[in-house]
Amino acid sequence: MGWSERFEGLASLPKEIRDELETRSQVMDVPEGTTVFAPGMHADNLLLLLSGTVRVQQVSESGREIVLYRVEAGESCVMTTACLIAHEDYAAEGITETACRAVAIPRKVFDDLAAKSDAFRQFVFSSYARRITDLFGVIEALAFQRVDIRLAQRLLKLAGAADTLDTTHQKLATELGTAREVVSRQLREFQRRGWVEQNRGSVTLIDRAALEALAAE
Amino acid sequence: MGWSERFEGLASLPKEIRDELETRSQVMDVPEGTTVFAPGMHADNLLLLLSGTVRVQQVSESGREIVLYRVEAGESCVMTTACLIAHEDYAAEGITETACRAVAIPRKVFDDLAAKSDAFRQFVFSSYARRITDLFGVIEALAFQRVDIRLAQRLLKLAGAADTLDTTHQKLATELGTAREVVSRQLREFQRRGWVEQNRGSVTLIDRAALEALAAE
DNA sequence: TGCCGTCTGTGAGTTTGTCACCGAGCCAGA
DNA sequence: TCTGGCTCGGTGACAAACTCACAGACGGCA
Repeated sequence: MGWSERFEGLASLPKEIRDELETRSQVMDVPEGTTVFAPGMHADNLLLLLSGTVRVQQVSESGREIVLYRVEAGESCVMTTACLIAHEDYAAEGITETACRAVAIPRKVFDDLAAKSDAFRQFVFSSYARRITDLFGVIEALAFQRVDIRLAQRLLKLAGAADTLDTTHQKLATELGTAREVVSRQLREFQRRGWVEQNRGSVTLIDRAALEALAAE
Repeated sequence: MGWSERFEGLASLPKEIRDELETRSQVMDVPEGTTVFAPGMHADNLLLLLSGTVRVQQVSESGREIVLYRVEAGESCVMTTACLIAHEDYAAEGITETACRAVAIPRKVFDDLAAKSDAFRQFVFSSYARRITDLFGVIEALAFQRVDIRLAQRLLKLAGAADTLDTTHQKLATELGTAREVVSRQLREFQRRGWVEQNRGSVTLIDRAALEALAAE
């Protein structure tokens, strides 16, 4: 059984297409902290993530950053293909957040399959759609949402099932595209209310219910 | 000579593909102010704009709005296709800003051509790429740029070659995703410096050089 | 132990967003 | 022509967010 069954949207491909996909592409391991794509970089593979996560973020001239979205296992890093074609400059970069295992589909194979298979095209387009809705979400949050609400949401999301989050104020600020001081002050307020506790380099969620209530506003 | 030559990226298609495109799609006229797509709307055509412009904007629950980008003549409204596929909700809508003439390509024809023609796929992907870079730009501006700079940029862009812009403070606020009061204050400041003059429903650019200097910061 | 780089805290000032309200211009109908 | 209602713009007070400058705390390492 090959990896192609692990991708929703690829599992339904005809067997011969899946075989072609598997034989003509290469599984690779990427260590944590690797820049998978960046402005000016020449990527000629479409990456499908088998495990790990890739953080995609934008960097401004002034050095401030904002996280746009994460590519999770079972998803494709389709934005790279878009960015290749893009004429103008952009400033998004993808960095592996954990060690990753990924399938690299060469451009030629990508083109062939896009021509051959309706289902594959469907897969590609729905990958685009997901990323675009992610970007819409970022815009919505930046333009219309208060920082405290966004911080609560992000803390819950990043923590997942765990109670403690190993991260710095600066990293959280990057998540939201805001300044470190803002995060520090918000966290202090959260702590004052007994919602979280802080240590150097970590935040512990104490009162999830309260955070969820704020996040839902 | 058909309309397909007017689209960069389509003009290079083989003649038989262009013919198929032209015979199997329909040219339509759309009056100003029409909602071309919106959340929950079922679009089954890909629109190519022959003339006019479509404004794409996002609306928040609270009623505030932000302009994401404009589709100009010679471009395709490819985001509709993405949004169809998108599982989650999104809140972008497209509104004709002028009377428009557009080619509607039915989904079936779109699929056929995407299968048949490398060049057509290239066209579609580069349309996506353009929109995505537009969204990156919006995010960059929202997260990292001062409002006065963005306003100066937008005034110059919207005015084009003309000196006078027929628009309201509220509409300018929507352009930037900010509040009407903020635009009012910035314009008052611009006026105080002799850069613009204002009348009810219009702004006249007096000192373009100064605005350009600010816009370039 | 002492040094250094990273992480966090904080105050002051600026910019931006929110809220509430008012007045001026414009238009249509009496 | 008057008048009421609507849109547009102006304003003050306040809250939220960002910037800047700097200081102290912590941890790893020589």
